[in-house]
Amino acid sequence: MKALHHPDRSDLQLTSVLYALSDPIRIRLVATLVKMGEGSCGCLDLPIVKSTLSHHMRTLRESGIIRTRIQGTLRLQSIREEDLEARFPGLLHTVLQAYENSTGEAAAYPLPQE
Amino acid sequence: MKALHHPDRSDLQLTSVLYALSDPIRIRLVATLVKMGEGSCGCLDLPIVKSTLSHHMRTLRESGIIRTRIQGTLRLQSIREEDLEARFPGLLHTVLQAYENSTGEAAAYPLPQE
DNA sequence: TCTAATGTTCGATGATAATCGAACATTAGA
DNA sequence: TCTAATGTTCGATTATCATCGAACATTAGA
Repeated sequence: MKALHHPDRSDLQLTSVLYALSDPIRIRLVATLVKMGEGSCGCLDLPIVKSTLSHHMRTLRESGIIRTRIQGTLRLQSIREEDLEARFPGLLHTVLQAYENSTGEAAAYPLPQE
Repeated sequence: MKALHHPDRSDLQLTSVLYALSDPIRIRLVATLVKMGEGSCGCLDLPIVKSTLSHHMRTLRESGIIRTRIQGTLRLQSIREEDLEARFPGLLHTVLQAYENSTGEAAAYPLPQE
């Protein structure tokens, strides 16, 4: 399969990164990959078909958030933490902390009446 | 003029905030307003017509990033820093720091050959 | 009461993006 | 060599959004 395009560290754009993270499915993917370290599309259980997942992975890849490594029939995705940290210090982990807080709160405090 | 809608602090959504900040015009507006403290649309010189600016202000307002205070014929915009900090600690300033870095770099290191 | 200033809202348009199913490409393994 | 597994790419559809000009609303001030 063809090599997939990854932007250089110096080409990362803040607005593109923020946009990529502004989708609920994509930010969830990013949070999962940070925890897993590296993972294939298949090990992320999501309620979407594979072509849609591939589309989201492409958005993340082209914004510079993830890299894709090909191994056999698998594509192993990982977060470009060093590149992101170098260009946008603290951004990734601040965003993920906020993400964990919101999902955590939602799980910890269900609505009393429903 | 009608009262404009502002979401409650507890209703702020991370993905909506990231989306609002992912537009070049909007993030510039936010950076400017943080520095100014408070300002009307008119004092932000932008290459867009007023209806488009109003649209962007609405996006920022409905995501919870800015509040709009009406004073005479002016609408004074300001950043909801306390609310953002409470819900997404460190997010706003991390993003703005990254924004300042990128714009600063672009200005400081023009392409040598062009 | 007029008029000017400041924004908002509306309607239209063009661009971008999310989603899906189908077809295709690559690799591992039987 | 066949087949299965894993994703990517393509085409179509639908939805959302950025942009503009025009019309409207509100307020201050002449």
